[in-house]
Amino acid sequence: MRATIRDVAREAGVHHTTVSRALNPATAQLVKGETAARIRAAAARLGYVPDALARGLKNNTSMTIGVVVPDLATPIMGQVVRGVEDVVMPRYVALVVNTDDDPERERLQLEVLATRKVDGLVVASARLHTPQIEALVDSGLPVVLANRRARGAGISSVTSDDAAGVAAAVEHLVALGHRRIAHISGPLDTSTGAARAAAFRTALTEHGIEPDDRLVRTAKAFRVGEGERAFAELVESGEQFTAVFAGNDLIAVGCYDAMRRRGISCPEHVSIVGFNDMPFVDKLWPPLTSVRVPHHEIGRQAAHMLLAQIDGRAEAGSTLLLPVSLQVRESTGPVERVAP
Amino acid sequence: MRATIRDVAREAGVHHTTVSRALNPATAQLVKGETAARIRAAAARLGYVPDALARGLKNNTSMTIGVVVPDLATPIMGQVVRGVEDVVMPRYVALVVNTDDDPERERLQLEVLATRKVDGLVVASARLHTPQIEALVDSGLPVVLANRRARGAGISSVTSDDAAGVAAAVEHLVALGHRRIAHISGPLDTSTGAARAAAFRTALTEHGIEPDDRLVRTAKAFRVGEGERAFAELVESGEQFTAVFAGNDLIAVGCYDAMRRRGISCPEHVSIVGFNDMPFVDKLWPPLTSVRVPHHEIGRQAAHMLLAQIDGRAEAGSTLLLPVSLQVRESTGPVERVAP
DNA sequence: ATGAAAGCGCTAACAC
DNA sequence: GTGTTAGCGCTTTCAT
Repeated sequence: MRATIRDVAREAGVHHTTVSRALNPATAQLVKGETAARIRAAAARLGYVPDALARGLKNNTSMTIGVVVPDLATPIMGQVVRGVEDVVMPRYVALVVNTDDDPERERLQLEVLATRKVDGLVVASARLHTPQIEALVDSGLPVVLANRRARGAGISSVTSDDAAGVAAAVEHLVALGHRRIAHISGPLDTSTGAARAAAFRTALTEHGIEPDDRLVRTAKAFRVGEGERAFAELVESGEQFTAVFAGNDLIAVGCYDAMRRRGISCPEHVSIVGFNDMPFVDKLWPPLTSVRVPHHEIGRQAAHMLLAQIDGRAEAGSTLLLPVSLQVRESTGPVERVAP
Repeated sequence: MRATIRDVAREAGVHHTTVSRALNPATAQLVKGETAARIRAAAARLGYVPDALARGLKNNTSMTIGVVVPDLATPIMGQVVRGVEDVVMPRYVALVVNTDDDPERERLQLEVLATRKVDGLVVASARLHTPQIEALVDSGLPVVLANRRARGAGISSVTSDDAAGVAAAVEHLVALGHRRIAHISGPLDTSTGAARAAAFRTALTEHGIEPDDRLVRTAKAFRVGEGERAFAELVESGEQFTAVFAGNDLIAVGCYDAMRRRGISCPEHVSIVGFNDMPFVDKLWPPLTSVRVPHHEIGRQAAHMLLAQIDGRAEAGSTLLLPVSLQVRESTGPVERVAP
């Protein structure tokens, strides 16, 4: 059995509440230095480790936060979670749960977190409409969305500046002479999917290009397979296009697969731009032009925002957009001029 | 304030211990069906959620397990953790901590987990010699190593069958005519680094090739930069070689970088084999030949083993080796015959 | 400066 | 079948 505060008290010859005072930095000055030293020595001798659960029961806090992600196995999510942990540890530990972007699974996982009485939540799996999360926010639980936003006001979020990223991507393609630019968006019920699709239309318009819905496809998920499927659809529709702006890098990789299968070469026939700049896309062939999103920093900032809410230093409802940067590589090139 | 068991008791007109019995599946049959129904209804009406912390305090369990990884932001670690969570949830939640392969940080993080009274530990960051972990095992805490092993007996582990993977890789290279095969190993204080390096010597010998230490370099970490550095060292040593067996895929990617910089082409001049088959190495140029390791399954099996120990269904000390398979791609090719 | 008493929410052992 | 009692390890009054 591990030592408790009472064991330490016996060892040091004091009352157990004195031990509590001596070992808690916030109340340590109430205890005479000499006594405190004796207590610390006794604690060390017994290998005493405070029990966070018992403390939490008394203080009505678990000193844990929940982190809700679509899938931890995904390359970017590990970075977000790592960013969160870097900030909250060791004061809080993170309980990470996966939703697979499935609302029912999300409901179950949030229930698990409720049972654990988390003191706050970082949610990276939000859909635009999330009654569950909103209910938690209304109940007073500190919540910060990371990497995604929700429609309702009053929910804090930290995301990349998607609109700026899309504008830079489109700008780049237009400068290379592209006019027939297709878009394979992510799911439209995610903020990343919807925001990038909307920004895409806006960016085209600003360059005097009429948005053409026949050049837009929607991936049902941010997955390679969906990118491949959507690209194939575009080709089979018979529409002409010289570039694809993909909703994220996985979709872009799906485009690569579809192109390879059909003997379409990149960027000679079709230029591709991705989004996220996830690890190793610079090592693909061709190296992928992509909008870099600072995922680790998104996690860090979301955690800071959450701590501020927990400590009452900030209200809910702020929105933080982190800057992005276009990484130009070899998957984008000038439009090949067909001989007239 | 959220509802407690006493609120439910008042609402249902029973004693709070009866509520406890009715709501706990293990004791529910002690309660009359009708009463139980009334209690469940009251609980639902009040939105009662049991408090896992309070339950744990009483039962002397936290219903959490610790997962110790080198770095969650790394592509393969997310998969391992995901595998663990898929098995233990929702009974246990996972507390994930990062060590950055730094022993001091590991010590701190283990202390955090001790404070949280985790019921078991999955450790994916083990070094060969890990007194800390051994002490925990000796203290009776269920521990399973995932992806890495330790030297001492008595610690359970789930890893890939590294020796078999190395043998397959060397076999493949020898079949292509390679004799001067270099190896850039991972850190030798990790089991993965050491086991693969040892298996490499063995495999060469079995093919009648005398191991040559001048063709072996050690990366200080499983990182791209270290792979690049070690490859450069090999080239500058002036030793001739036609293939490199890399300690893992990150090191292999480092080789790619070094080769590109020097205008050495793969596989024409030098063939490269990686280890792990992490996501998207099949999309690199050239697509990387690599030994596939089932990381998600390693996490799952480690979790199963841990639960078995926790439940007293198994002793500590088992070793599970999961099968690997060589994925042959385009980074390996026949030795170019120099004109005689 | 330290001790005593009470209680956080829950469950297990024991009555009745 | 249900109520009573006690206590998990800790912190926070309050008293001395």
